[in-house]
Amino acid sequence: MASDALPSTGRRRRLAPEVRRRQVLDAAVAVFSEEGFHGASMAAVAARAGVSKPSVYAHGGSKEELFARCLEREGERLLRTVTAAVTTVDGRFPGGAGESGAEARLWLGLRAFFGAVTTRRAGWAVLYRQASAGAFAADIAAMRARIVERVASLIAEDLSPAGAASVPTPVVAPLAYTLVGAAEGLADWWLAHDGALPVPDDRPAADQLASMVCSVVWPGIDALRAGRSWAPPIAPSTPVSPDA
Amino acid sequence: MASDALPSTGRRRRLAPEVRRRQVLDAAVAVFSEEGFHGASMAAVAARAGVSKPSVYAHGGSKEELFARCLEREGERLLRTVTAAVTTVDGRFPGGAGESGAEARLWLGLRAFFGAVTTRRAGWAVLYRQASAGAFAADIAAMRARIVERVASLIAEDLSPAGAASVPTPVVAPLAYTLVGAAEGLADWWLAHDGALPVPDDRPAADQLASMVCSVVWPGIDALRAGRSWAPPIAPSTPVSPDA
Amino acid sequence: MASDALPSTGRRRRLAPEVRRRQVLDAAVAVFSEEGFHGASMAAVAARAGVSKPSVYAHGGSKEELFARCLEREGERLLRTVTAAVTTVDGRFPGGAGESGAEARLWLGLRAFFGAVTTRRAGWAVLYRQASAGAFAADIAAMRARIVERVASLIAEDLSPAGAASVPTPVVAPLAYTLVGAAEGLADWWLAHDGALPVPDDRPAADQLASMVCSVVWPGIDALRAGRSWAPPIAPSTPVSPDA
Amino acid sequence: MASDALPSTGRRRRLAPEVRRRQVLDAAVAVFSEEGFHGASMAAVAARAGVSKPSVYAHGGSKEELFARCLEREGERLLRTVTAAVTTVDGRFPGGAGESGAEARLWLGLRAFFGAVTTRRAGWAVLYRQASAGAFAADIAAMRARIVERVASLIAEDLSPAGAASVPTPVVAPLAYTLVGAAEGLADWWLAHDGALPVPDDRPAADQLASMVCSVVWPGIDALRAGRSWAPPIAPSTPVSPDA
DNA sequence: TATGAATGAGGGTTCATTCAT
DNA sequence: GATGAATGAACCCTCATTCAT
Repeated sequence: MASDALPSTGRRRRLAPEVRRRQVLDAAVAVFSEEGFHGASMAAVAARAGVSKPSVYAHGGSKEELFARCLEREGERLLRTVTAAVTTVDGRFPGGAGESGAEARLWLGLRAFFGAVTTRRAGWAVLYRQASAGAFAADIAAMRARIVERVASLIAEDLSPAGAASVPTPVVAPLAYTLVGAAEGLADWWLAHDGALPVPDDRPAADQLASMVCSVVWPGIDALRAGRSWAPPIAPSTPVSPDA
Repeated sequence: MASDALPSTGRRRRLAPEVRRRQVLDAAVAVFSEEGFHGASMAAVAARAGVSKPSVYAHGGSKEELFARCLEREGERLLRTVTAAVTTVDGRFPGGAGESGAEARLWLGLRAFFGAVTTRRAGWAVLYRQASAGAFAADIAAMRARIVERVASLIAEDLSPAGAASVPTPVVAPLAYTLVGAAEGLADWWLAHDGALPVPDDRPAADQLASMVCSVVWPGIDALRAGRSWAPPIAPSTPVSPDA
Repeated sequence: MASDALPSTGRRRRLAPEVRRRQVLDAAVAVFSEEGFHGASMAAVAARAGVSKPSVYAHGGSKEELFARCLEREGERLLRTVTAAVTTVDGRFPGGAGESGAEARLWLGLRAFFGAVTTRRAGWAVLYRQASAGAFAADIAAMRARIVERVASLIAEDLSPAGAASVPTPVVAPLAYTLVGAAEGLADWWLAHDGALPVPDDRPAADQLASMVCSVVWPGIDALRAGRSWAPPIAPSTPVSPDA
Repeated sequence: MASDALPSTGRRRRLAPEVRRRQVLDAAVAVFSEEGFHGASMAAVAARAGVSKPSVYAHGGSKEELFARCLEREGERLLRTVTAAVTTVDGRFPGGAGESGAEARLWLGLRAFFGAVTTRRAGWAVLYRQASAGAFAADIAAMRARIVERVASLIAEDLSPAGAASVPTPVVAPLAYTLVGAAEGLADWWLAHDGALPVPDDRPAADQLASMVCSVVWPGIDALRAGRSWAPPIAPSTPVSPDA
């Protein structure tokens, strides 16, 4: 038919499959992040991508596959971003052995995290602000685990020579979760306030947010690394009661 | 198989309205927390409550009303719990004027928070692990804001006599979000690991988790109160880049 | 228990069964006439009657039975009204044999019909403005048939001595339908215009409406009785075509 | 039973949108006319149209929209039919100035009305035999008003030169309702009797029915046009009483 | 007896998914 | 390959009806 020669067809231009695939995935990330998995409709994804519904299926698979691909891509992207930030050009972490390497890595990692969140809000939301929707609880947990694991390596110093001060091993994992939660909480605040900053200055938002988290958590982490423990200032007179 | 003969399993048992209402609400919290607002079906709520679908409507109203009631009840419950824990019998915060009151309140509040979360996981999830489902974004944000506000008052020391050290006002809100996020992150870890503790000891789980968060955040908060600021250990050589 | 002696119960007063039954039936007529059979709900009937739903069932039977009773009662009432109006006290129609009896009967009957419609709007609506709802088509048709039959006897003069002028027998039935339709059409207009009258005068509305129908139809009926036929003034050049 | 093998019964046959739309609308008119708005179910419409429920929504919109479309289409169709019948090829009403134009128009219009009703029973029923279902009372009234208005122009002679005899203006509207009601009543009778005619002859049914209505109403209308009024033959001895 | 409470059945509507063009 | 059209399955919600008090 040599349809390429027909200028009057007016149909949608044939695009390379990868381009279409990326269009669909981008639209899916946007829609899923706004409406949630159950709240999003394939029709909305198609409309956002500017293609027909069958095209969404052709390029993205079923709704569940599509969501899984969104998780995968955005998670990998975030992971790559943070990893790259804390890795110097020679493939090693910054901060020589034993010295303030953990602090530098924390700072660089948080900076990258907030950089990603502030510029790719949807990608972050699709990962973390979903109801741990039934079938995806495992996928989401796995992706979170990978990120947390990376964070753990930022603070555990287990890549440095033995003898350096370090957080006790069994505490690393919960500490990493705490840390990631703190960063998420601040990101939530930032997004909910549409990008206002507490103390306006001329640094990028990501820098200021990262500084804030470091302010809160670094002294504590440093103390833990030094073996200094924290004890309750007062003894509770009553046991914990769940309800009031 | 003889259970059919039990008189207590008879259908159409007539219960006091408050009892049924609580059954329905409990079931709704459970289902919403597991599936999210859009993912949950009224049929699932009915099945979980052991009643028919029309009963769910009779006692819980429409799906949106039911969800709003869940938010309301669980939010108020959590708030009451934390507030009660932080308030002494004479109605005042612990820790005399200007002294380590903030530390004590932080400790007591976190203890109560973890106590509530560890015993009422669903209630917490329904509040925080929802896709901010369209029309409920405002409700959820409002409830979160109330909780954060309460947390802010734990650290802001604005109830103590003038002259006491205090966190700068504009930082209080984002700091509270960071703090709540940290606690949520650790709760996530704890729930995901089915209640294992990093360093088993004989204290209740809530005590140990609260201690851990305090270890991480109290030194930083204390430094902020004292006006000591944190500065990046290294200057970033490259601007923040969103993608890798 | 001698509950009659308890003044504090505050329950609804026990009423005689017939009174309750009439309450329910009145409410049902009102609701059915406003909403139609399918549109009406038993709850609405109960609320209108000021009783509980089970009471409606106790006194009115199922929804279909209740509707049938409404049809029955209102139809009989309308029939009695019209019949009584055209029957003199000695049980005979007015107007001596052969003379203008038909005209008088028509006038009196229409007067009574409009009297009923204008004072008992609901009762008329429940009979005539229902979708001939599936199962009730037969019932409604039967009641209409009874009324039309009565109207037919008003004009057919078949109660008068032989020899009197009369409408040809096979035409009586369709003529009666035409007549009833005309009266219904005018009643519709009157109800839709909330009781406005074309030419306000001091007669009751029913009198004026009845006069109007008589103006339109009596000359024609009288001509039919006299054997004068009507012929089309022009021959149609084209056969009847259903659609344009 | 061999019909399963017919290729034309294949499911999912794809049809032109207009064809499907007409199928759905035809089915809707049929079902609505039989069951009324509230009594009809979208499933019944779908089954009648031989399509699935979603197809009904795709081509007919919501139930209310679908009903409104039925009203619109059938009303317009009836209106066009009657209008076309009464309008000569040169765009003017038949019957020269001042002469018996009204009579001719009445005859032609009624002929067309009965032609339409006798060939499209459902279309007529959906317009007139509905409980004025809540939200549609206005739509139905509007459509009826348009038809009545057209009928009024048939008799009001207001298109003829001044000086011609004419019915007094305020009486035109109620007179038109009366007339439409009379025609409806006769159509009801004809439909209820499955097309039997009172005096079988070789004219089409529509002609005979129209003749009958003209026989009944034309003399009266003509008298009204001539200013001759009708007076009750007897004075009522008792006021109108609503109930017997 | 009269009623609040409970439910089976069904209706309107939308959605993920798939043919047929 | 891309799409309009079609549908089975489900979901939210209401209603007629009936127990149990």
